[in-house]
Amino acid sequence: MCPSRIQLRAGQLLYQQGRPALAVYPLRKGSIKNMFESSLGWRQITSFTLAGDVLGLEAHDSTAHTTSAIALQDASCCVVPVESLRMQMRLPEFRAMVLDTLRRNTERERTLLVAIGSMKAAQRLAMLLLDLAGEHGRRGGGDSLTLAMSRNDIASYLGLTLETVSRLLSRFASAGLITVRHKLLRIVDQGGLAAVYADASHLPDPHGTAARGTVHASRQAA
Amino acid sequence: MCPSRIQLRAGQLLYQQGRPALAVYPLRKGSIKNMFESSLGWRQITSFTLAGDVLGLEAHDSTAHTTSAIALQDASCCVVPVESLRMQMRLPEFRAMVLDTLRRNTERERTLLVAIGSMKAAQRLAMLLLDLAGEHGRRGGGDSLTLAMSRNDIASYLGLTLETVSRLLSRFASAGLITVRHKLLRIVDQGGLAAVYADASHLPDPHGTAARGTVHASRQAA
DNA sequence: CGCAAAATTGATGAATTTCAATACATGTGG
DNA sequence: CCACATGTATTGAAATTCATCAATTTTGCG
Repeated sequence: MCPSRIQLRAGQLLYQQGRPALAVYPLRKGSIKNMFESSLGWRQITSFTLAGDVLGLEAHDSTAHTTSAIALQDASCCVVPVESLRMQMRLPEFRAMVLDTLRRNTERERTLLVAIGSMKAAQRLAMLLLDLAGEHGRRGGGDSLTLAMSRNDIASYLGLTLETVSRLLSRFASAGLITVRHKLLRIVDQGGLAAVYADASHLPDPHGTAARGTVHASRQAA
Repeated sequence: MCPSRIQLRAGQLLYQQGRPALAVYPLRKGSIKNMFESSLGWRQITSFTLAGDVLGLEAHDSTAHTTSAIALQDASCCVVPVESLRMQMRLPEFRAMVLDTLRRNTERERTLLVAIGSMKAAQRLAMLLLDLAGEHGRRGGGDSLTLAMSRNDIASYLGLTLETVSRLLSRFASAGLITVRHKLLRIVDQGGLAAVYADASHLPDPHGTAARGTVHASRQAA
């Protein structure tokens, strides 16, 4: 079904930021993290890509890759060389699909920017979990999913530290929103998570000590 | 020199996120802030555009604007309808220029993401000031420039509060890095600012109390 | 089985937000 | 032109969130 195919082991690099983009890579199996490295050497995970999505599209018209792609687990993907892509791009509906994918990606990235820029840690994590669960569901997966990425990757993506992520997962669990067991995640109360996403004060305090719902609205209201 | 032209007063909207993108707008005079609003209603300034840059390009191929553009001061820009743009895009060198602009913008946005996600407030502000000064210089401006945007806009852009921005500007000034007088900014010690950007511990403490250079490296080293 | 990496949990501290009060600027109408 | 009103900026003090440091625990792997 694909001219050629690439198999990746966990941790392997599919492509590297700055290297010429010679192809795009529809991901067939596994999952990938995309890492951006700024000119000063600061790194951050900018997205997670799941099977079914296409990697490497963001390089506008045959230039260098703008991020590095690293397998989170054993993965495989097709290889569509740029010439082939360019051919396909003549078909209006294919074109439309690609452009739509690009749009969704930039929308996603901007949403991440806003989240990191003005939402609290709990909201950011809730956002990611809902997002992952949504994608998982859309792919027909059951209600329990695997977090292929490490806590560190999650932390990097959300602009947090791994400890904060770990603590929040525990808090979410003890609040009855999710179940986590290392890499195994289950969303128990989607609405509750959505409420946390919308407003961090919906999350009960660490033990049972203090009261709920401080008046402080978060930095920006709708 | 331009088929048609738009004049904007400070605060006026050039285009609005979600509305159909009918043209692109080379900015001739003044400056613009670009604001993104997420589906939950959270807003953030995602970029500042100065005279000479082109607005509205980011809408991939004639769809909706992905941000809103608001004049920071009285401004004027050309209007290049999409059909006209599409014609021009056939010229390879024009195409290349546009794509290069797009690339620089996404690079910039990613750098902002990383900054907000993992750098301290002082570093972020130093980044912005250096950036603004650089653009100002590139346009042949003197060494003193005008911050057209409010402290609030700066704060939104950097994922901070206006108070933090104000305080940091004061600290930068008392550290001899800059001079600020409300909207008037002068970079006094560019190297010093760059050092702060690279490593926030280069910034002296609030008064003269404590020592410099704590051992704590920031979250990510090069 | 044991080692190394990853994750959890706790205690502490620092950076930044929040709240609050004041100063400064800008524009409006008398 | 001044006085006033309003929005914007500065500065301070207190509170909060999150990072850092540190100690275990758990997991995955050779």
